[in-house]
Amino acid sequence: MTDFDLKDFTPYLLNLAAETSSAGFQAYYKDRYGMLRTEWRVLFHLGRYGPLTAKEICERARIHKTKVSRAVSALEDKRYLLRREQAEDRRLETLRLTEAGKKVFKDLYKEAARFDLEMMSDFTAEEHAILHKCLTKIAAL
Amino acid sequence: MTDFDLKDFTPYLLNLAAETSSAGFQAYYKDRYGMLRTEWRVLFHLGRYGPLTAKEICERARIHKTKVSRAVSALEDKRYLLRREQAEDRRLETLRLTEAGKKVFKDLYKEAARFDLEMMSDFTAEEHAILHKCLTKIAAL
DNA sequence: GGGAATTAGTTACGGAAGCAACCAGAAAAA
DNA sequence: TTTTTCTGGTTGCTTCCGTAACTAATTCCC
Repeated sequence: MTDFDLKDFTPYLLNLAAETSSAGFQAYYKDRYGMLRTEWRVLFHLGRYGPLTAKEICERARIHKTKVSRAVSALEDKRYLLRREQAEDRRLETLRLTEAGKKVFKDLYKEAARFDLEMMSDFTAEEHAILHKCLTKIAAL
Repeated sequence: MTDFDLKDFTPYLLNLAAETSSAGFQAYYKDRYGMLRTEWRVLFHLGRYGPLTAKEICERARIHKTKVSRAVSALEDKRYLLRREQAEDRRLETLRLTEAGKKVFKDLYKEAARFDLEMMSDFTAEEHAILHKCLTKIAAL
């Protein structure tokens, strides 16, 4: 019963790979814009899919509402987004990026694409496809 | 420039997959033994590779020394391991599992193997091999 | 219409992580 | 020897995350 090693344990490997792969990009948005991971994700969703409510971001991004709430406040403090209360339901706030926010999004978006390309350059197209397929299935997307 | 989506961003996917895949097993050792992730990893290393110093665990497991230090204390409180100061260098402590610790290790070890098997049953052998190869490379092991 | 139950979002609190400062012991240098 | 540097390990501080409780607005249902 000693044939199974930690490096054969998929969740462990996934965590290690996730940490390693995130580190580089994380440093980029942290150093450059003082942003946290959740902030980057929220910014991405708004930049990529247009104005959304916090609720919608929660669902799409699968982030807990308290984290989103804090990220939204932080992005607001940085003047990267604006809130606008909806007239028909005053519990809802539409969130939209400011010009400054859009600029940051564009930079990070480009960098993310570049980063991903660079990272995947070690693999063949087939490996890349299988990797993504497996990850998507595991993440149950 | 809108062809790149969050779900195409490998670090994002990796994080999602890592979180999802860890959740099930994490619940197991948390509910059953009140352990944290770092504690489980330290326990695993000691159970799988025999007595080690904290330093060695840091290197092998790639965990920061403060985390290891706290995990070791926690495992000691639970009576899962013992420290023994080395005579030739009194800064070093050899850590070894108690009988209770070994029992917990065996249970978790078996459960991890089972969990992994179950999780991978969705994939073909080839996919499994490629997935692990890619993850190992990304994690730069 | 007027409660009761829901829902969007915030806040408060306790635990966990990272960083830096720290302590003791050992090795290196003077 | 003694003083400086380095190393293994711990602790303090601050930030971050998750759970649960809360507020305000809306809908359900009588």
